[in-house]
Amino acid sequence: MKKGDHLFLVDGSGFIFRAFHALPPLTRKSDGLPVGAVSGFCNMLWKLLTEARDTSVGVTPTHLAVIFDYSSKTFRKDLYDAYKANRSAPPEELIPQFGLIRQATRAFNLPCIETEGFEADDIIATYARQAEALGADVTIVSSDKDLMQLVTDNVHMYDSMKDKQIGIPDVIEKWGVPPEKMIDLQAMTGDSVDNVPGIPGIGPKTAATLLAEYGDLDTLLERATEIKQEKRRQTIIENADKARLSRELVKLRTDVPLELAVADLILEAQDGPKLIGFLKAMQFTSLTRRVAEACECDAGAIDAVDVPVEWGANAHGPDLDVAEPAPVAGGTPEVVGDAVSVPAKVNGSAAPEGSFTPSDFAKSRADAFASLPFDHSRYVTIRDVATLDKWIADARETGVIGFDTETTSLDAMQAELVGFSMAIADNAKSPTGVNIRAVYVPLGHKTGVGDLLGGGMAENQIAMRDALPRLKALLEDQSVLKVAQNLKYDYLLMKRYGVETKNFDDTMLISYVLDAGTGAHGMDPLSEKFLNHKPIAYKDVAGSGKSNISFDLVDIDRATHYAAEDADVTLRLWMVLKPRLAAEKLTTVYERLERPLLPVLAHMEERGITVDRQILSRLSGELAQGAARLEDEIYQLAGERFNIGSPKQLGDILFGKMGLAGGSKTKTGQWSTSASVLEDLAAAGLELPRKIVDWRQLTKLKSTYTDALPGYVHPQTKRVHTSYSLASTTTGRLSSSEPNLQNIPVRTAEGRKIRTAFISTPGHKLISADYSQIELRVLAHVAEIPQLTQAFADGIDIHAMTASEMFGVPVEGMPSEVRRRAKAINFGIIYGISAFGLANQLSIERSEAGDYIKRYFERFPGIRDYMDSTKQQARDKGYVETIFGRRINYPEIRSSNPSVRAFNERAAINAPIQGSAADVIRRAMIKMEPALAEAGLSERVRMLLQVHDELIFEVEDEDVDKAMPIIVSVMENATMPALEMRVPLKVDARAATNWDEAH
DNA sequence: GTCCGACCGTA
DNA sequence: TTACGGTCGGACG
Repeated sequence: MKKGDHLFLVDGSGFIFRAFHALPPLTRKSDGLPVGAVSGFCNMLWKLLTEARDTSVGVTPTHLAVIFDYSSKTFRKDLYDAYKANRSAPPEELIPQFGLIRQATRAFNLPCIETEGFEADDIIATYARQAEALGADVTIVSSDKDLMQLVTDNVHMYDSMKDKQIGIPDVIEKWGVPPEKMIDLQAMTGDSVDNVPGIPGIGPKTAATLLAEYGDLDTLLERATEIKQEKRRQTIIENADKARLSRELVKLRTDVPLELAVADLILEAQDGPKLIGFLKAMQFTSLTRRVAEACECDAGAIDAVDVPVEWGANAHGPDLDVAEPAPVAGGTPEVVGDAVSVPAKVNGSAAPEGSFTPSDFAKSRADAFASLPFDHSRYVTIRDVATLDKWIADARETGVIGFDTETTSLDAMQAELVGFSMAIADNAKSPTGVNIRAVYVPLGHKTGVGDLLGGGMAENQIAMRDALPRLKALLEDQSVLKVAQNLKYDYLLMKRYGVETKNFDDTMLISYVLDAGTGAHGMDPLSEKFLNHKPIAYKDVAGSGKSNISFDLVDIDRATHYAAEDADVTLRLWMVLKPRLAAEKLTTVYERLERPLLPVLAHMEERGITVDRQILSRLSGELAQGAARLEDEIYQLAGERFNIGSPKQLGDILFGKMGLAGGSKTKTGQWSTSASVLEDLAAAGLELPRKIVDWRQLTKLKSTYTDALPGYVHPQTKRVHTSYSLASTTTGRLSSSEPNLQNIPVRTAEGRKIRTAFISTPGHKLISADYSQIELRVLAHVAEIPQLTQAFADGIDIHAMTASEMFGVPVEGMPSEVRRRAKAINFGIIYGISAFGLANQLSIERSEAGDYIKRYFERFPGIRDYMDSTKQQARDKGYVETIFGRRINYPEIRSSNPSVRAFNERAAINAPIQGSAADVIRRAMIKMEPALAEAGLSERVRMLLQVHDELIFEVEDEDVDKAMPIIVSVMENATMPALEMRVPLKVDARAATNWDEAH
């Protein structure tokens, strides 16, 4: 090494943390391995190596080394036991990345330096002084103030994030003292992050003033008695020893024994294939491309190398010795092929000052975005391909976009694409660390006025045939994370355009995982809640009601404001919400139960199911006839014509005009005419109430099912495509709408006829597979009830067993009424039983119902324990959990209103049971398509519907025998390997040409 | 046109 | 006694 050489010393540990903070949190490889910091590190390093000449450094290095901390056990710990004592463990997802980053450094063909017992800063100091002595120039790539003491005329620092060189004047400007006095300054001010004590009450300003006056720390301490301010004089005298200790702690050593001599840190040429092999293994597609271009390699010809990953305590990064393993909540750790993660409790303890925890990060994000204004004037409309390409390139560069589509319909199966918007977050120098910009790309807007053909295309739009391939490439690019709100809609829409979106997040689903039970998860409420911003309402753009226009007729400028804002809001919500998943230990729920279900449901919706319109039409006629006959008879009995469908009019007839007794009132004071009231009257021998009940049944079936379903048959596919909502129940169940296929009648013979209209296509069968008693099995599992567990293990009738336990009646020859009561009690337990509710259900006295409950708890004390502890948890923490760690919040559980409180308690008891069952079938659904594919049955066995504990498939005739055992096995083993239940799950499956016979 | 309550279909 | 969505009537504007 000689004069004219230039040594770059990269502060690797500092780089890691900067990369981690600067990038979107939780960037992961497709197998779940977090690689965000690795990605940031590689990008920064590549930039440094290729662009050093163009940056403010202005030179190209001849020598370069990347320096890391070895561990936190250094000589400083011997000097001062509390050194860095209040630093917390690094974020969980950073742990496996420490090792990867060292491997990355070697892949870049760079020396990777660390020495036991010393910090990176000491190694840097030693090399810097050695190089300086040999006449070389030094650039320390870091912005850490601890390194500023090293700055001289020949040694500079370089802040790569801000592209700013730091020399002697910069240190003076920032700290008020020249670099050589930085040690004394830091000794006085201390450092809360590293737990360097310093002198209490002395900050950088005071320290600089004192140093200017007294020259250095020793002189100051000698002449401390001269200080005029009494308080300051006293603390300095009292803390003189602390200051001297602190000086030893902050002073960097320049005598670290080094394996590699400074002259050997020669910057070698890049080994292109070696680097590309590593980058490919990390799935950094855009950097791979840039590196391949730069070294003229064919990236396609190079295989990804095997990269060993150290996941847990074996990975050594700074301060791992203080890392505690995360506590396990319930169940065993989730292990599905790759990563190990653990559903765990929130770490409620306050983070020490200056440390960086996932919670701190989430909180800082929340604070930053709560008041970041929206500037609509910055939204841009893209009207040419070149600009679109530029934005897509930027998206690849930043790796994450907010995304939204604009269409002609709320129904994703019918909607046509009108345009799309995207938002990009640049890591700009804004207070939030990000700068978000957004665009709208109109594709199918029409002119409102219209020519003879009824409205032509608006001008200056990119042609669909040009835009679609680009959009497809972007949405299918694994290296770009697409963030959307309610992505299932956009996913399904785009799938119909031949695009299968990959690598995505859904802010609605993240909110649902984090805050189920605390409100809606739509974009507008989330925006108001987290961004303090009310987005432009759809109806303000497209109108509402009769004056509503289709989005393709909306003026493009107005559309840009609306659409770009949606992408902007979505990306901001992601910035706020995504870090909370890690902070609140809900990443596993989101990644295993929520996000992967989205494409599964989209595929089910896209497939739809055939309904036979002729059957429905025939049924409709029969129902109309039956209802008409009953109407005549009802008018006869009532002595007048009235609207039977009006509970108000009916109540007046029954309890007013006819003066019947036994009526009850609804909460609004109206006479109740519910089925149970009418049944009671019918049981007393009255004809009219019976006929009304029958009439209601027929008209219900007709209006809700036989008349409504044909309207949902898709004009092209000729099938019915329901829409599943992933985020509208509190417990984790799905809901189905337009049409709701989760409430197709089954209990009565009349109702079941509707199921015969749900048919398989010719050459196929429908298979219905349903869990037997899944909620009671979950209850037996969570409450650990020996009798229930045994009964399920033995496969005996659970309600009969309950009755036998409670009433001492043998199962053999048990009267059906006894079993019926036990069954009602079992359901009552699941629903968070009350004597009032059970009495209502069984039409018995409340005291008798109370006796039943008492007896039940005597026979099954574990159930009462479970119910009590669940209520207690809900009260203490405000939420309860399912067996897979899904959290359901009950913010009103401590209401002062007793009926509100009681309601919340019952719901809190029910939620873990209903929600765990929902988690189980979700897992089955997620595993189903891969399991069928493995058996060679892809698209030959197609999952169509889910009805809470039942899955319906459409299967080619010859595959039925092969498919059935696979379906049953996936469902029965759905909890494995994450969790083995104490009771077996049982699934019944049947095949037939219609849903009624298959069920 | 829009909202809400009553009612009833499912698990 | 839990969790949903759809239809209707009726009141509001």
